[in-house]
Amino acid sequence: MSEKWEMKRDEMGHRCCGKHKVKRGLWSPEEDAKLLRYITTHGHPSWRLQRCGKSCRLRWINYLRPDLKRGSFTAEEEQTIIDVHRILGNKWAQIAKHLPGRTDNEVKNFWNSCIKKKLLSQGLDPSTHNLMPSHKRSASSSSNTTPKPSKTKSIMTNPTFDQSTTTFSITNVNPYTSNKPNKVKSPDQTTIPSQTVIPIDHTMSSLLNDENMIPNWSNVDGMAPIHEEAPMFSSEKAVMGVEDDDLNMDILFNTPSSSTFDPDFGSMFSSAMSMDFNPMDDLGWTF
DNA sequence: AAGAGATTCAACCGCCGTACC
DNA sequence: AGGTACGGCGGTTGAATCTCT
Repeated sequence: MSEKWEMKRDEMGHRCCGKHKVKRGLWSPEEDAKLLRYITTHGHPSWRLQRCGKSCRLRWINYLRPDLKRGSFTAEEEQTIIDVHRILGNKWAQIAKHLPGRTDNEVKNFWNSCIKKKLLSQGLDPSTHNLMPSHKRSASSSSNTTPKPSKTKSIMTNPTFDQSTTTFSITNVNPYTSNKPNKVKSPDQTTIPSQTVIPIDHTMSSLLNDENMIPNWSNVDGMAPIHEEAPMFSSEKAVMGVEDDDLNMDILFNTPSSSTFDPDFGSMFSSAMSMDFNPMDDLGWTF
């Protein structure tokens, strides 16, 4: 980083939110609820708690989006990650597009914490997927790097939507005392998630019919009028042109039908790997 | 039981590309 | 054309938690 940049940063604070006094660090359930409510109502974040737009976006994409799958990665997902990574390298966002409900951050973390070590233990170079020279293999295999199964991930479950009470339950929303998932030990010591139940308006579905569940992020950083304390009611929805007929919770909370995920992606790549070709050309991917 | 070390993963950092003025 | 703001992405950090001794 340049000295000039360091000076500029010191002068302005965080680059993306230097103009505003922004809160940083862990998100509280209250902040999550406010963000959700604001997005639900307005379709974009405006943050009274002085969170920068970038932080709001990240929180939404990585944690609050209702289409997130959560839970442990399956063997199929793991294989898909390995196969796509072999082609694309550390293109986490592109890899994540082949795993519905998974975020790039999640994929990246899973790679770094589990897959990478697994490949190393098998004597494979994680960056090239090729067999490593024997001296490196012995070094890595002797270090007992076999990954342990994730314990915390397995407790996460899909968000659920109770249409009767119009509440959106985000399982595993973390308490602000921790950046870890809420984890509560049951009497038998199995880890169970706690929940933050956030009231949510049906308007969300109209906001999220985009295949990636990404709301409009314009007008961030708290520059818009602040309305987060005002839940939207039916009459207001009507003003916005949002009718109950627009609501389709199947679309909202199930795997996006528009996903380009190919369930047989792994096997396709496994066989394709032995060929010398430009996979991007031959497969005609649309990233 | 307690301390040390390892692991996990949410959040932040830094940079780049693009849109807009 | 140049400046600014923002979205997006990969890399990194660090606190919470787990496992081992």
